Amino acid sequence: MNWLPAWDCFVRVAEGGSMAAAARTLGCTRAQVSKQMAELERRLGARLFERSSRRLALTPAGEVFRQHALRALEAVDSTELAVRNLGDRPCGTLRVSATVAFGRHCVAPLLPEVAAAHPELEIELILTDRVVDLVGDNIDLALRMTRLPPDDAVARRIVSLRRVVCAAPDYLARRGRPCQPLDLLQHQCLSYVLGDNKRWVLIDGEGVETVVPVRSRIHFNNIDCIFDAVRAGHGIAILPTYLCHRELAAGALQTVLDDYEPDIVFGRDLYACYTPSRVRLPKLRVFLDALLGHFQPLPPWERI
Amino acid sequence: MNWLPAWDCFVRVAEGGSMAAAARTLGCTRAQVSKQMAELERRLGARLFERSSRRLALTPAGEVFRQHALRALEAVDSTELAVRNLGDRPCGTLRVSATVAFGRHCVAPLLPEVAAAHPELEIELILTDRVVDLVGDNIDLALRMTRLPPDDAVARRIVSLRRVVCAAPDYLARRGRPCQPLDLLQHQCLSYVLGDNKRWVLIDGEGVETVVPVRSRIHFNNIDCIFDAVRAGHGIAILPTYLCHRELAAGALQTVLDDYEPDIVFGRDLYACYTPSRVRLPKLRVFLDALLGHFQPLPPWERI
DNA sequence: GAAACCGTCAACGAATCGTTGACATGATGC
DNA sequence: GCATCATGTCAACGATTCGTTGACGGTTTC
Repeated sequence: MNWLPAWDCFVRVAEGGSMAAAARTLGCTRAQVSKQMAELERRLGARLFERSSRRLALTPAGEVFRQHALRALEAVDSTELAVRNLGDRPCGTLRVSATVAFGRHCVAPLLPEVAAAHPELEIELILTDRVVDLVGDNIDLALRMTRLPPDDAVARRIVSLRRVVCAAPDYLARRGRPCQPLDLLQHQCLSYVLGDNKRWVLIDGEGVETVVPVRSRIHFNNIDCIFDAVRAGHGIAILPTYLCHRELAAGALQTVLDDYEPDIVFGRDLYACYTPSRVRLPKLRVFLDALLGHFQPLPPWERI
Repeated sequence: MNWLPAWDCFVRVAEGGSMAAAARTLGCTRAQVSKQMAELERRLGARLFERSSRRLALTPAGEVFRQHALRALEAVDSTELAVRNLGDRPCGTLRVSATVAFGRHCVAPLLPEVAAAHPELEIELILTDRVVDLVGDNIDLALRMTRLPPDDAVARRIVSLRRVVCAAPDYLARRGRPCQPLDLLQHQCLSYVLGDNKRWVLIDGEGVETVVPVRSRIHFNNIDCIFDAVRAGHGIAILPTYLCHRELAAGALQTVLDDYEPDIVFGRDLYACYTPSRVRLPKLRVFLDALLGHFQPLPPWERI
């Protein structure tokens, strides 16, 4: 049997308290998890789980195994990492996380060329708007918007994202064009449901903040949906330019309140974050190079 | 690919400085070792060996990997051991070492019944007259003759082996029967080639030692060969009773110098030695029980 | 110079692995 | 209270992998 996957699987079963949950996170079937655990118990000669009703509990032997297995798996990981750092060819699996919208529109298109340039490299792109845990989620590189870079990770600024307040011409013709922040009170202001975004913060050219408690009758937790709704003329939204630059150029969307800059709680700088242990990983280096080459000095959509 | 075997294989390759040597100790083909190492290098993205002329050398990355891998493998081993200690069923592989003659005649016959009693147990019997290294050779239980038990291992006395000076009646009729130690100088004294055994030490009933510088024109490093030679009437030898008790009872061999007891450099007590970490291993317990049940209070060949 | 040994590669047969589908059981929800 | 869902386990089938075999080029040794 395969030791490492089985041990890793056991750790996940122990954490989740369920074989089915472990199977889901591992992306395999329950049958496989069950068989691996049975095989593990057979080879160790000890019951690892107390199969009571619906919920598995670790036996004392199972708990001992879990602690030892964690140490062993950590040793294996550190070995891989150390040697991969010394290698010169990017290989293995690179796990990148990014926010849903930015990842889909700006990161995903980069993957094919990076993968094509390095035949032994596999890339996983994890899209989520949660703040991922680099070690817990086993992320090699997290693309994250934040005001202050985390202190337990290396953070390198990749790009500044500009945001604009915009709407469809059709909408503006029907509802009027807001000329100052407080005019937004009369509009459908489509906003993201997560975070503190029932208030829009607009900053004028002299740095004066205006906080507008905007309202809307529809909400999304997905910027693409907001984008679609804005294009369809259902309201005004704050959109990043990477998303709407084509529509702005083509006139399908128009910016409003151009003298103001929207201020987002997590800032406008996007950072690449990774643990210090991975600084020299070739696979990380090549991906970082691809990112920097693509977004610096200016991202494609900001170039004239 | 299978991590643990590949890593273990790599460590052996690094130790032996040769893939073929590792293949021999692992009992597999060179092709397999070669493929595993190639796969390892591919997955780690680093060259591990410097393929120069005939002899492999570790690259810096290979050396780093070796050290980390050793730690990881040790963690894996300790995990297995800890959990197996907590289990209740004897399972896995039990590696027993013994001296060639005693192992063949007294230990090997016990294996079938122990294996039959515990279906999930596999037993390996390593016969060698070298003093094995419990951890280096990965021996669970070593049956070893020694005067002073090792201090880094648990040693349990299994049996005392009696030895006798004996020869074939035919030989004694031709060459005469020695009546005192110094008579041995006129005889062919077949002795083991290893160790300090060109001198026989005989102790009389009052504890007085007589050292006899014996001679022989043929030598063996295998007691069975000595035994055969003695039976064929080629000389006198010191033989353990477990080997010759049938012939003594049947008259095919006769003891001489019955008033003296041969003194062997490594003593007459046979110990079962194992590392303290394995004290509670079920598979070790059942084997130890089988040994004790078979050899105590008296071994079969000493019972009337 | 020949023989032996080494690491590597390609091809074939076999054993293992993973998926699928089904079942019994025990929670969960209306 | 009953239907539904989820969980752990098992058997069977298909695919992928694994290990062996045999051969080759290169290097060391006798």
